[in-house]
Amino acid sequence: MGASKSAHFTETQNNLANIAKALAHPARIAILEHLIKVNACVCGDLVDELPLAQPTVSQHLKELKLAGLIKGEIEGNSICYCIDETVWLKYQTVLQGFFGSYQIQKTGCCS
Amino acid sequence: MGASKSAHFTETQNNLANIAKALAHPARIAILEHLIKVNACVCGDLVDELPLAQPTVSQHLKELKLAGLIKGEIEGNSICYCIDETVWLKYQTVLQGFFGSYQIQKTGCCS
DNA sequence: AAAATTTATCGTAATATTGCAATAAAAAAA
DNA sequence: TTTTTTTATTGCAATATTACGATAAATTTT
Repeated sequence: MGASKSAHFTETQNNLANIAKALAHPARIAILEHLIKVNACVCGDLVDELPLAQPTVSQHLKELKLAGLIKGEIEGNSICYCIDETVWLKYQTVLQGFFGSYQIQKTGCCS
Repeated sequence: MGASKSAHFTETQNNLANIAKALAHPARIAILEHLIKVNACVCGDLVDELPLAQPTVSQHLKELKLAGLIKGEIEGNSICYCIDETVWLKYQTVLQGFFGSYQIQKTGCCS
């Protein structure tokens, strides 16, 4: 077979994995970084900014949109993208919770 | 073609994407959660804990090891795994830095 | 030493992701 | 209206990931 037995895992586990998956490509990190940098949300600029063809950028935008991290708004004949604050903060909290759940142990078996 | 033009992105971008990739599967999240829960690092228990065959678990462990998130230590004829504190804290910091770099704007274009 | 236990690796099949050319869709500009 | 501009979608090829049976490797137990 192959690929994802997501049904066998908890919702929390799938949730975290999906957040990670949205960030698991340098192009998507680059897109988010650029959106953060230019504050006012740009769009076609991303194609110039990235070493990828327009359809590829569009596809990455689609995935980020699907994950909820960004939102787009029609503005003339172009589309303005920006970070979705609410989701961003939510994911930040989820990841902080996960990483914070590990307390350093003095008595681990791996010395 | 298809798949990863990682050479065209910055080291920081690839770094972040790789951290995310290591977390981008519910099984690996489950493994990490279990390692956190049982503190003293278990190993064959993971196969019982997860809805996956032994080779599949072994493969996920390999990826987590490759990412640096966990380390294994031979103990008798079994292997004891646990979180690598140093890397864990480093990744936590990297992710915090990324999520923290976004400052909520009152003047975004997407209202 | 032989059998049992435990984990890793190999080989292979199924599926998912990535990338882009071609093209469609929608709005602005001419 | 026709052309241009901008983004999305389709179709397809290349690659990566996931999963597991079979098997190897290493150690412990008998």
